[in-house]
Amino acid sequence: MAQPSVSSYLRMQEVKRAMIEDSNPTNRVLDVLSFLAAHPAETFTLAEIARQVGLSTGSAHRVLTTMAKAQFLARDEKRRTYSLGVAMVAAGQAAIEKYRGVDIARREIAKLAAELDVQCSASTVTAGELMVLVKEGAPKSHMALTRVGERRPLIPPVGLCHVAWAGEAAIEAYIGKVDFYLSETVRKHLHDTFPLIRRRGYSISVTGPNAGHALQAMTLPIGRAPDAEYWTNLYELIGKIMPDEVQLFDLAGADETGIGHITAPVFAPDGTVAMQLVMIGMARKLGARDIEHYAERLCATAALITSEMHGRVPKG
Amino acid sequence: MAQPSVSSYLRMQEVKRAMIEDSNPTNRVLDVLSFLAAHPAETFTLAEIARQVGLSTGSAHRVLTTMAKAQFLARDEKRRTYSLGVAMVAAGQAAIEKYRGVDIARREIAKLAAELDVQCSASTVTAGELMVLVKEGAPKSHMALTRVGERRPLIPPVGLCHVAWAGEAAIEAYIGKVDFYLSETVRKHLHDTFPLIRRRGYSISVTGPNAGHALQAMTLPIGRAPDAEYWTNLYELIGKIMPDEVQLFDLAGADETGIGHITAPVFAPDGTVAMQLVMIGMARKLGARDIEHYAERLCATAALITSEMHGRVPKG
DNA sequence: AATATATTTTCCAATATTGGAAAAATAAAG
DNA sequence: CTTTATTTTTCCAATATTGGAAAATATATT
Repeated sequence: MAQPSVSSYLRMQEVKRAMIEDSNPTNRVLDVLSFLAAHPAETFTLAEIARQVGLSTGSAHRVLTTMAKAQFLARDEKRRTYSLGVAMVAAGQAAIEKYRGVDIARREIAKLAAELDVQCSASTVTAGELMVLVKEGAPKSHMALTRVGERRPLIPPVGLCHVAWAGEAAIEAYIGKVDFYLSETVRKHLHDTFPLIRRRGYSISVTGPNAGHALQAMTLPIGRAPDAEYWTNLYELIGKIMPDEVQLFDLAGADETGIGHITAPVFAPDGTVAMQLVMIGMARKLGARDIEHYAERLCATAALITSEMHGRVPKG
Repeated sequence: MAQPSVSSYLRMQEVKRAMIEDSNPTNRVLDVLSFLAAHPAETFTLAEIARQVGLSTGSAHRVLTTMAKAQFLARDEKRRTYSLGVAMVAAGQAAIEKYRGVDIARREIAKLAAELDVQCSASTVTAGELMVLVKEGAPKSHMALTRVGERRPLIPPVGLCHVAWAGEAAIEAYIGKVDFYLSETVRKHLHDTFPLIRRRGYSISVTGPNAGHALQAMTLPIGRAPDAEYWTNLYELIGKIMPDEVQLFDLAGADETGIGHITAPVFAPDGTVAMQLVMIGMARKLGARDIEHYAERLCATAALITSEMHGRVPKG
């Protein structure tokens, strides 16, 4: 401690070491793309994007003009607003070549959403994270909890269908992430959830403020890893979730609360869950028969996509 | 010249002014995305991408790991390669919401490409540039001149269908860009081309080395504006193009050379050309009837897409 | 029309990023 | 198993980028 210069040198090294794996300018670009992808219907001014993404107006100016010049963003000269550009369409189309199932899913859930007047989305799991790939259907009220491109950690109560067919070890690991924060009742409920999902072929939950809050707190930031506060806050909210918000066992018991979402699995050729279809925005006050009807339609769509992807439902 | 410090200051200012509108770190990210989008079927190592995009390995390392961490790139840990990731799929799907015609076009040209065993692509014009949005169909031989996401300036002989219905002023401006470099014969041929395209409803050309070379020299770089050499070289190559490489007037005269491409317009609701469909890779040694058959099929697909987009063919 | 409000663009010192080289880690060949 | 050839990762001085404030421009309001 007698040599401040050495101390400060070490501190700098430490800081550098912490950032060495991340390129901030790169994350800025990805942040902008992610933000605009999450709000595809809207257009934004430079100042709005700068605020939302956490850039200074100066930096945002250069980043956005550069992206617009390359056609990755479209600029409306009259309104001075930005939105996703044609180069993103091109790059996205190219990416789809690698993820063939996605456009099949998009086509089918668009049909379903239009037909039943609900909102449908599809998500996948990569690197232990759940990402929303597609969303179709007019948004009702304030149910826009999921945005395209958003990522969430794969922990209860999200991604149940991704886990349900992944084997006992994966299920235990999944529960284990929040085990400590759950009441005995919910823990038991969660354990019983997976056999039920496999038997039914879909997952279902009721609406509730607790699950809603947890979902909102779950969105992962692009560049930086979530900090300790993120996890503390999240675990606390997850601890408050009610059993029915995780999984609705008795379909007749939803009269009052209303259905939060129904999700169904799309299987890949290797029998793993490739995508999870999510349906939200159903009418309230549904009877058990009505609910089953929605679920059956979602499962039928999931089965169709599975089939078109040459997917295979695992035995068991 | 007596004050070097002032001189160097001014020079710096000048340099800064020239770059003030462009963010290099941003362009790096877009370059990587564009490169990978242009080769959607392949995967690349860090070193390969660094070479192709012109980055130092050090920078490439940070950029690529950052992009991979955000799921914009997918990393194959075993082979240590990168390709487009799921976040790009998500962002692309979001972008499509703004450009509804594109996925309709994709679906239809995929059908057409499979059915006729040819390669089809769709391009659009933004900010005076032509961009390839979609490409479908197995590549034959070395006809992979167009890559998804690639941009070309809208000058003869590319984008004829985009211009043919844009009015006399646009046509004159279009021809004017290369007017000086054309022989009298080709200039006349080019002027006669547009009424013919409108009458036929499509554009058609024969294969030829001159047009091929010009096309290859045309690809625009992402970040930097093309330099003087780019234009000099390009104009020289365009000057060498033969009339039939621009437009084939007599369909019976293609026996020997073979058809280069056929293109047809997709119209937007406002009657402008929204996209240009391009068909390449047809069998060689075709008679006039065979050629017409291909053209009719392409035009039928273009008409279908126009219809699904609620587009309208302009009167005239 | 004039004022107020908001947004875009420019500028420069402070600072984070880059390129290049060298080290570590792999993969391939002997 | 050892050596050779690549590729990936780390490091630091050189340098290009950033944030913040202020100027210019546009939009809304009185």
